[in-house]
Amino acid sequence: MSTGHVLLGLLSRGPQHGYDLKRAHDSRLPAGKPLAFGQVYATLGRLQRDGLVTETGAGKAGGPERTFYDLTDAGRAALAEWLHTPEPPAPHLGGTMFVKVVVALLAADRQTAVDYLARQREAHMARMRELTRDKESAASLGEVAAADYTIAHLDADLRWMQQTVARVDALAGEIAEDATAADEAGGDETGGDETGEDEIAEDQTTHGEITR
Amino acid sequence: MSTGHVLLGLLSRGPQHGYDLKRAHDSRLPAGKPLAFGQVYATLGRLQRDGLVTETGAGKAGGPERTFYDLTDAGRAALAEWLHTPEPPAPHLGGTMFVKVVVALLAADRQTAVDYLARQREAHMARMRELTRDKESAASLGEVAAADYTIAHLDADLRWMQQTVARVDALAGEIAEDATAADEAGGDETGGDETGEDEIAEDQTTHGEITR
DNA sequence: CGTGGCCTATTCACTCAGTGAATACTCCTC
DNA sequence: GAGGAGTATTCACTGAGTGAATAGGCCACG
Repeated sequence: MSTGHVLLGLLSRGPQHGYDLKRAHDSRLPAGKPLAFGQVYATLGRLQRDGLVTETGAGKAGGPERTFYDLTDAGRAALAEWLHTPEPPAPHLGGTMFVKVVVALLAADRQTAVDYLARQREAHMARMRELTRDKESAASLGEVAAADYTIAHLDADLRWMQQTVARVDALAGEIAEDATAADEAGGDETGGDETGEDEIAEDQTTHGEITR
Repeated sequence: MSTGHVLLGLLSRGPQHGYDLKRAHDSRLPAGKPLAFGQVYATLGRLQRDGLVTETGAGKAGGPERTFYDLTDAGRAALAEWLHTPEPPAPHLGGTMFVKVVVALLAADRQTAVDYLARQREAHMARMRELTRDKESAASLGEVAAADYTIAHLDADLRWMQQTVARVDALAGEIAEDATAADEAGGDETGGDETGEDEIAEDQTTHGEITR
């Protein structure tokens, strides 16, 4: 629960209430993924339930009632633990691009895959130009560092795409093999014999390519 | 709903039931994020509700009852659309690393941030070696391409970490400024005056560093 | 021949994450 | 004194994901 840990971090500077936490989050991590108010309160609720945070009084100061939360010792320990522990580096495939290429080859044809990669490349380049501009006009080093992070990954994507365009034919071949292998195995499916296949076959029509 | 699109893609080769879809998924996208059986049926349910998929008969073939699903025209259109459209490239900050560095500087000190980056670097390097080995013993080009994708991103992370270690001092300064600015603004909080601050202050103790 | 274990196939109950709208109070302005 | 802007929280709902439960048929082994 990464959001929870961020809230713990923000609370480490002293008691806060939900609304302020949300604003602190936005001001300190403007590049982070947007955090809705609702999410803040839900997360605080869970943190409290888990004993990482306690209510530490309420009150109104020129506005509606508000509830302050503060770290417990367990909360401080959890935060320290989180800061101490490296994130598991990409245990499983992160992005959608690889999946999309495979599905394109599976459901359509290599042209679809190549076209997709071209369009994705354009989108990446555009975003990259945008980020580079942002970086130039950045007010803080934080913004620059955030932009650099994203740029590094866009660049990684671009390299991979270039590599992959060159491999599309080979990949397509591989996937076709798998498919025919599976098709030949056909009725073998279950291990049981073909008998008992009753109400199927209503709609064995459209098998073919999707190209749009 | 990326999982949904993958299922549409797998169904484009002909009617399938949930169990087989799960297996097809595992065999074609072994590097992808794990997909539980439950998730398959839940997603199929949503696809059916949205008219992208229909039940196309059921039957038992040496085993329990099973339900086949097939694409509808709307489903084929949705799949083609998905394959046609590039993914929005990283609209907001992806990874946790940046967040963790900022929180480390906020809640603890620069040493904590630097230590974290060192440990994270080790974890990344280890994973990278692992992936390189995997690549050498890879049976298919698909596996190689998947590994290359991940490696490219680990490499991007490593570059960014190196850059960031060098910037930690400056970042720490920036964050400290923000903090003192916020602290000075202090009671200003709401715009209302200080009156009405009632039941607070039960626990203004531990403010300081967390270092563990 | 019967029973215990494994594979097939689906469902269920539950938690977390995320979204958007609703509510309610106060202050400031016109 | 009415309306709008800002503050603060709650609610209802959808989706993603997990783990266990259920249930039938197959095969191996005693």
